[in-house]
Amino acid sequence: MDETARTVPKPKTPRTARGRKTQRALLDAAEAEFGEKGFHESSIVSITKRAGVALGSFYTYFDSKDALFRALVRDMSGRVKQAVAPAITDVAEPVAREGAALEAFLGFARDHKEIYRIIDEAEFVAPDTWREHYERTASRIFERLQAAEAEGKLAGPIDEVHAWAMMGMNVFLGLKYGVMDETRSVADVARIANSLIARGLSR
Amino acid sequence: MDETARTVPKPKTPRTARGRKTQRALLDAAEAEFGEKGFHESSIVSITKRAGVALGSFYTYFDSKDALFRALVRDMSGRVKQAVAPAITDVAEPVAREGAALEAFLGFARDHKEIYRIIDEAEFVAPDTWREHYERTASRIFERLQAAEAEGKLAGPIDEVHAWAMMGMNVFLGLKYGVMDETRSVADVARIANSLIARGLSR
DNA sequence: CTGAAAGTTGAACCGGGTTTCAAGTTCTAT
DNA sequence: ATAGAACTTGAAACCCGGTTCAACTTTCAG
Repeated sequence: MDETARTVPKPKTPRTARGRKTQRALLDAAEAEFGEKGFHESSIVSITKRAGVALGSFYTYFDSKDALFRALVRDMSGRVKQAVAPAITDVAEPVAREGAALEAFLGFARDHKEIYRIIDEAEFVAPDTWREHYERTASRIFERLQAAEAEGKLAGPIDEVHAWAMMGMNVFLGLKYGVMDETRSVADVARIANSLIARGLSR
Repeated sequence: MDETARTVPKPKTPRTARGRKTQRALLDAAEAEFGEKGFHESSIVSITKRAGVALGSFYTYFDSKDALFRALVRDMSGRVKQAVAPAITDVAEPVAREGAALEAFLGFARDHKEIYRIIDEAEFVAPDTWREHYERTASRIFERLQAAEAEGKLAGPIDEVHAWAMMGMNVFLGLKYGVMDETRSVADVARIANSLIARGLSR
């Protein structure tokens, strides 16, 4: 199979230790820059300066500003997942497990406001990567809920709608209580949201 | 009180019928343009062409591209509210009322995908207007829930967290089942989300 | 009717940022 | 040791779109 036939256009892999180091420096600088200024206010000149690298070197490792941004979104999408996964492995009860996931996510959002912001801006800068991230996240939630339902631990029938609803809840709570307003403890917020998911609001 | 002392810098109100017509044409053209291309891909040249107006006329009615965008977000924020309000006035039961709100919102999102998109992009283009929109929306939900709680119709205590959770849910369901995926009926989606809010997922 | 205010026009100004490139340097395999 | 690949460099080409402005036209109050 021809290498050039790949759908995802490859991030120009470095062949050398020096190269890897430079590419890493560019990614890190880009993360800081995009996190602070957003995509459009960020410039490649400024990113290469932060990275301590010449302007031209940028194009040795990325095809364009866009390509860099996409690479970053993928990178971060993975990191969010990595941050949440360990927090839920040892929680057996399915509703409590989703609560633990939310709490981990809120904590992550507080520690990485930039990362959070970059992924959301992807909705407008690189919609395909945005979709990929959120569709995968929804799938993971959906699968957890379905598994629990199969074991008779939840009031079914579980639907994809549940997964998107819970994800939206988590995202907005992350935005509000992770990024915009730090006066409330993440545990508190997670607890309240969790009771909503567990028993609802009806008397 | 001095007119120039206003905090919100005024949208250069037209003094003439002709002027109002031109400004309206610009707003409508901008709505279409921003909805299709997003803020940064849109250009004032293109907007004025759509509106059938000379480039220079734009600055008779708006101070900048940014100011236009802000005006638009405000306009649309109001329209969403107007679309949802009548759908819930005659629903007495509080949980069902939120379900009706969601259903109205989903329908609105399907009919006005552009509007939906513009408000969300404001998070990055005009964060203050974005905040204003979502804080007001959350407040309305919060107030409805609190009123219901006061009448003993809900399992309290109701918290601001509930409002943000439900709003996030609605936004993501609107994005998924209003804009991205039209295969499911809005009534169906609203019904499922509503059962989550009513009784939760626990057995 | 009439003159001042409101509105219109589009060429030109302007700044900024992405991308290219040809010349130079460093690394690595043989 | 040496050739060629990998990598670096930053000036300059290139492109684009927001904003200004001075001349002109239309509207409307008195």
